[in-house]
Amino acid sequence: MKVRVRFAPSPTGGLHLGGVRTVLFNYLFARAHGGDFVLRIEDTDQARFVAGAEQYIMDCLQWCGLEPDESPVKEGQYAPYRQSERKHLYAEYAQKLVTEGNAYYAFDTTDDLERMRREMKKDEHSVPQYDKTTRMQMRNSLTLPADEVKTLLDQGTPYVIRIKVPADKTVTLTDMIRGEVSFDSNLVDDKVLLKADGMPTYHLAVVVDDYLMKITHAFRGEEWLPSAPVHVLLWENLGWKESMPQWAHLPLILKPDGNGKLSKRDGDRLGFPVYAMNWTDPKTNETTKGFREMGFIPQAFVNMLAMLGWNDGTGQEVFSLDELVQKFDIGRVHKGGAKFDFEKAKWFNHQYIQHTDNEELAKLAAPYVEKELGIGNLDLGLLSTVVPLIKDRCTLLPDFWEQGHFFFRTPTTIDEAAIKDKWNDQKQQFFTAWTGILTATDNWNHQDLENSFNEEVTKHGLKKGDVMLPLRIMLVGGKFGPGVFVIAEVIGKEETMKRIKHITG
RNA sequence: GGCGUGUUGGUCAAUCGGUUAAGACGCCUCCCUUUCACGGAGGAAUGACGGGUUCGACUCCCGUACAUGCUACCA
Repeated sequence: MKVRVRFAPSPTGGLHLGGVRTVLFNYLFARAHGGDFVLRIEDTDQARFVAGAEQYIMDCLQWCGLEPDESPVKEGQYAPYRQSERKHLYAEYAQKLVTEGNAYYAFDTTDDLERMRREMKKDEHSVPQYDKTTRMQMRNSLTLPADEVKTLLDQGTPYVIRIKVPADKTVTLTDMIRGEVSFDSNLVDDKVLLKADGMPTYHLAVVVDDYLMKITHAFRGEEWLPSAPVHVLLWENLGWKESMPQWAHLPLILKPDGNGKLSKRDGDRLGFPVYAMNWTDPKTNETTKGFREMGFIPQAFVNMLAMLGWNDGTGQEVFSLDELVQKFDIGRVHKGGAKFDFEKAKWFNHQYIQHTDNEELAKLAAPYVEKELGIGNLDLGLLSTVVPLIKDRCTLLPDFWEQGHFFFRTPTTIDEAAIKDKWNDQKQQFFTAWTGILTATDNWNHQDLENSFNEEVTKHGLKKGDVMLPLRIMLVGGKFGPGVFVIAEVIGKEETMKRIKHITG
């Protein structure tokens, strides 16, 4: 049987780290087994639906290089791929469940439900749930006479369809990561399957679609584990037990400080991204920063995510996507959640910057440099020359500007205090003399520059260290950057002289 | 509260009954570097707790604690 996996997000907002990791594991599994990776949009919640989120999710997958084989815009033979467009299918199967006694109509209003829960809470030992202990006190097709149910239905009374969870049954499922997990059906509540608006809930939709789309392996977050018994029951009641996918409930990605699931808020609070790419909420117009815009290389981002909850046991940490396809093993995924460490994430990006070739890096860094320069057509030749000089000290793509702006523009802020502190006539005379020599020279390369600098230092009875730092500050503005003479060579004679004279007068 | 899941240094983690308990990030020291980094060499730091099982337990079992997830006509 052909392996088929799916990523099934709700289009409600930005794409979270954990979501991308789920995509990645799906993708790796599909590629390794010659299977299909499907993107299905779970847009059944009309209240939380956000326009543009679907396109955004696809853009994120594209940026990450994890594109699906089938999706709403690349339909395969199981179209449509949006649940809102499959609405009629769910109603059909919900009806079947009712007919066969595995589900029932419920007419309770929101107030009814609230009242029931309030009543139940008074008794400390009971749990406010719509289940076998309470359903016979509610208004549904199990308690109402058949003709009354028919009348209500004919009158168009709003209703939902709930699963009738059987009593005294142990529901067991085998998880590829956790092994056998079992639940007591007496503690599982009668989940709503079909909502009053005719849309299915996740529980019904995921089962119906996984079945119809012939999904063989289902990866999802650990938060779904508690509702897994409902899904297993549905697979059984619909008569599809033999086709049920193999489950894998992925560990959660936790916040770095304290505990709990990593959320967008944590990123805002701690100053790192949580979403793959910038996300602008269409309602509030508020933009949340993404890994892409923060300056991550997609391959580094993906690599980092792979190592969050998985490793190949050898200690290797840097893997290409192809290597991951080859080595990824769902059985080696951890059971426990992992706290997200932004420092480590940056380390991965630093690794990728060191291993990416200079031409490619220049292209990646160009947008950030152009933005700072306020131009749109930067000379990539110059950037390519600069890249190898500063890549060691760049962790994120914007660092190419931070570390190399003086190659493109005369420094705007110069740490003059660091020069003036120990300034004296001797140094003043040295620079005057040396710039005089520079004016006359035609050999503008770092080696000759350094030689003439050394000679002049000796002539003036100075130590090289006395004037190296001032020269550096004149050229770059501060105490950082690659070798000064190399910088002078790159920025050229005119610019070098200009920067020195700006300080020495 | 109930149910589920989990627990090796600050963080990510290897180990799958016998090791001086790897490695990485971060941190500290030193070297390299007349800047800042990179790099190199060192260092501090770990099996939640209590019972079993076993010749032997980080590893298996039970309990406790703690953490986390779920307990919506949200996913």
